[in-house]
Amino acid sequence: MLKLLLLLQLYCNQSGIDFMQQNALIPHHRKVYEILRSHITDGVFHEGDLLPSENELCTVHKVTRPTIRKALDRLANEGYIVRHQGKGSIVKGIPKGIGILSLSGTTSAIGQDNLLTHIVVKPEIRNWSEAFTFPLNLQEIESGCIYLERLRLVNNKPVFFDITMIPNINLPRFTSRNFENKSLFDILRKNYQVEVKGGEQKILSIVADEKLKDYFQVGSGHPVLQLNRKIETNRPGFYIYSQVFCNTDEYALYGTF
Amino acid sequence: MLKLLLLLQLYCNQSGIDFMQQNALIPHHRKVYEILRSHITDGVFHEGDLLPSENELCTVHKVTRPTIRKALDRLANEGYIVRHQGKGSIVKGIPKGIGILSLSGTTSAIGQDNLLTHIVVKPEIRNWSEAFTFPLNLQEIESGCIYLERLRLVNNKPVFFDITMIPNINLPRFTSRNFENKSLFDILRKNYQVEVKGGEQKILSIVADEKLKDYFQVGSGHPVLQLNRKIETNRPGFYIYSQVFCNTDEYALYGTF
DNA sequence: AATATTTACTTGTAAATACAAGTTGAATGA
DNA sequence: TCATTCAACTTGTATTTACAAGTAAATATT
Repeated sequence: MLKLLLLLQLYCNQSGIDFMQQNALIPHHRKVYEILRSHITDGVFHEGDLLPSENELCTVHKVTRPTIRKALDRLANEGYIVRHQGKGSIVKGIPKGIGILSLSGTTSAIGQDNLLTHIVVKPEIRNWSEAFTFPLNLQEIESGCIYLERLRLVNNKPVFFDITMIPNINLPRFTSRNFENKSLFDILRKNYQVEVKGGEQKILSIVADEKLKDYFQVGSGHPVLQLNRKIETNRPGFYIYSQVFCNTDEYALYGTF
Repeated sequence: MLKLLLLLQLYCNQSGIDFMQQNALIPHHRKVYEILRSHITDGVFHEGDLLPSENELCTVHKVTRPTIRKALDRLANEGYIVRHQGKGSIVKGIPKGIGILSLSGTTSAIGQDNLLTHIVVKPEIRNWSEAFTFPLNLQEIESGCIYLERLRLVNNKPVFFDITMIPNINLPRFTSRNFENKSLFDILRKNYQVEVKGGEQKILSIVADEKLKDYFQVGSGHPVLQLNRKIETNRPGFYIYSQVFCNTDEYALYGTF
């Protein structure tokens, strides 16, 4: 009897459906973090601004200081803000100097303003057996993958072309979403609670093939940067695979270590 | 009167001297973090081990749970441990982040066994005004730089060619040292107490010029990876500049993030 | 014996409270 | 007027308390 309940709950959790309510399960500190973070990335707060004090944030969000502090801890840790004892928290903007090399996605590396995304191949479900030389396990192969191709323009020049493959596990209605000019990782984080934890990558230099010559509008023998990456998430065993090609004529990849 | 006291305190703080006592100022959660961290790096705890429970750590370190949790938060954030609700905290070992992309030097990335180093240009003192697009400050320009070029062979195949430029500041007898098959950063660390703290880099894809074609023994139009890096050290204001070219035909650059 | 249930752990979230310590500007004194 | 002091902020640290939620093994039930 109880077993059935547990199974039901398990099913709901895996489907991304919350058992009772959508909001009730998301902890307050995470909620506050999301709000403040989006306020920084969306330009409500600008670089150099003084964030509302912790006590002010308490009254606004109707939580206590430890909760607010946990949200601010994370923001500071990720480089969105810098805190000064006695003064307050100063907005630092979208963390830069992280770059595509040490982070996931191109959006956070470039800054959303001058980045345009064109979906070459809309998300569709495919079979796969390997992902850019990264081996797959049985569960990944059996569940198939969500496949999409994107061309990304920086200042109206095509700079990135990437192929993304995501295991088709517990991502309801994913293929029917609109991805144009949206961050893939933002969608995964906000709608499916999938967060990137880290990953591994292989980088090499190649010459553009016909496809890339076409996309990047370059001539024969043009050198292109290739990144094969396997990205870890907070879901155990759930990896995102992506292959990024980059025309480094005008924009070199930048990173810190 | 009070002003003098404040100035004294400021001086002490800046000099790394604590005002009254050494230990009193270090917060407990940081102390606990340091202890647990060293226990992991020194092998007291091994990968897969279950850490003592939070309550056990409380009694051992004579602090309360929020304090312990703050230490564990940081350990988890940095990848030393993984926490599981209901189970406990599992040791994950020393966080990776190896590879030439996230670390300095090729030696530590490849493993010293199959790496041979040939010095193309022996260390010599030169003038400089910029370093691979990185701007220099006045002190750096005035003191000149130690310049060297190396060709590095992995399994007897030339894979890396790098140019290194180091400010000629307080590095006695550096140019007369023997660098063949030795790690540059090891020499700096052991003989000059210079330790690498981090850095920034730009990565791009180029075609081999005549020089690189010769070094890598490749044909015309061969793609080559180029890394321009500015490396921070523990000496404030002391940076090492290096430009690495890499033939990724057989060995892709590997990194974690 | 196989299956539920309970129990005793674990970590996760959250509040209320208190004081320490850094910063800033207004009030106060010479 | 000028320097000092003070008061009112800010963030930093730490405790205490409480309950929620996940895990696993012991226990009770069928």
